[in-house]
Amino acid sequence: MTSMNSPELGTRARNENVILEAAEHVFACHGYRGASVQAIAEAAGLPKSNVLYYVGSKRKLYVALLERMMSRWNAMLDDISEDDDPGEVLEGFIRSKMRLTQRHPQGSRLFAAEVLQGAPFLQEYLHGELREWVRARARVFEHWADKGLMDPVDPVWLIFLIWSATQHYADFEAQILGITDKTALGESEYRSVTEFLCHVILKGCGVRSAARVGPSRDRQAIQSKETI
Amino acid sequence: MTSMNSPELGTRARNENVILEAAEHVFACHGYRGASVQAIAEAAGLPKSNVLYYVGSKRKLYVALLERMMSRWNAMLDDISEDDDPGEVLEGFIRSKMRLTQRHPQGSRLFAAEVLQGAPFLQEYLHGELREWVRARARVFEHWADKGLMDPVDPVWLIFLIWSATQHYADFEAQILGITDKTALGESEYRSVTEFLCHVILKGCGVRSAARVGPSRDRQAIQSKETI
DNA sequence: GTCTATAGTGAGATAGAC
DNA sequence: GTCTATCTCACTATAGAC
Repeated sequence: MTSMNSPELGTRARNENVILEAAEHVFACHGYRGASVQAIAEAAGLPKSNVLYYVGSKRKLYVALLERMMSRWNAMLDDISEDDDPGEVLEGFIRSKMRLTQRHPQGSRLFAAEVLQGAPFLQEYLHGELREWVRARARVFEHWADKGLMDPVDPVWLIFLIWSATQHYADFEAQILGITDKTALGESEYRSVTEFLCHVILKGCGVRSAARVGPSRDRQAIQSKETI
Repeated sequence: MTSMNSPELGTRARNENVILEAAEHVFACHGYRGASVQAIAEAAGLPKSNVLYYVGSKRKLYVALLERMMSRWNAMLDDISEDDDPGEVLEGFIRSKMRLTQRHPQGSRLFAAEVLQGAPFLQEYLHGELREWVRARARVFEHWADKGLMDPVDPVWLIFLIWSATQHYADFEAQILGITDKTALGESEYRSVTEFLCHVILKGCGVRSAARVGPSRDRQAIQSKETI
């Protein structure tokens, strides 16, 4: 039992945090196999063996990071109903996904690397929870199309479009920086891209943009999920 | 000198082909560091040391694969002028990129893994050739917007949207298969996705679809509800 | 020209010192 | 509870046998 852990964390808690951040970076860059405990330790500024002391094993560390990322992801996925406004829902969808990418680019890349190698640690999640979530959304989109509120596009492809277009700014950051000749993606780029995606995707699906009279209300509501 | 090399390739040519295919798979899955020559050799069905005999080193093998992929990529990038039809150009752009993804998913994933680790082998290409190509296209898109042929969207974001939306079906194949409960993406899925993307992106940018028999044909193609 | 045996390095993990 | 010294194994690469 640590008697004092706030605001000063104990050695363990402090080191574990440092290790998690360092490991997220290294795993994101090089994937599970390509990441070495040595490299993680160097990024964390700790002796290699201390890393293994704190986290147990490379595998446990990786799983912990994946779980942390999936909980961020899940926190983003609110439920919707067919009574909701398509424009508001799609915009909120794009905005929250983009915010996830912006706030956790390392975690997003970690996820990408995991999927790239065939998602061996996420099979259950993809085939279960996430699949059902997508199906539920897809049904709502189809209802909207039946009611003439949007074009009859394939709802699953639409979800993948939003995921890919936003995810891209984490996974392909190196390419984007090279082409745009920047050294980092800042708030202004993320704002600009988000507006662009909202415009193209909503219009492209034949959805009226969410009422611009009170966008501030939506914005606030969306942004209140500060924990993400 | 090999006296007979057609139609039967010599041992070297045959083995090199096998190695390239195997290596593309392994590098795509695990990235440069995560890939081991051992794993490549097993995938190729050859003794580990033979692989090194044929290709020289792990690094040379990786570079050769990247170059092969970049030449495929470059072969896809035709020039355009402001006199061209925006709908035709954008559709051709989407279709050819999607075809690249479909024909070379391993290569696409290899490229993704390279960019994910910060594109250390592609810095020159990204900052040079590719950057100029994007700038040239962007200027044409802006001319079209000035002439009222499309919405005044950011042309660079538009290019990234097309790249990301198509690339996704290689890089995140494992996620897509998990969610849609399929074991592989076939011709019909790729056709369906391509029609969807053409519809949404062109319409979303305010571009008239390239001349077709009729709009009914597009709708039919778009709406294949058998996705999930 | 093709392949095997082996060297040399760096990996993940742990027993035990502080 | 925290960290160091060390073990074992898998990796890339090569020298030399066929």
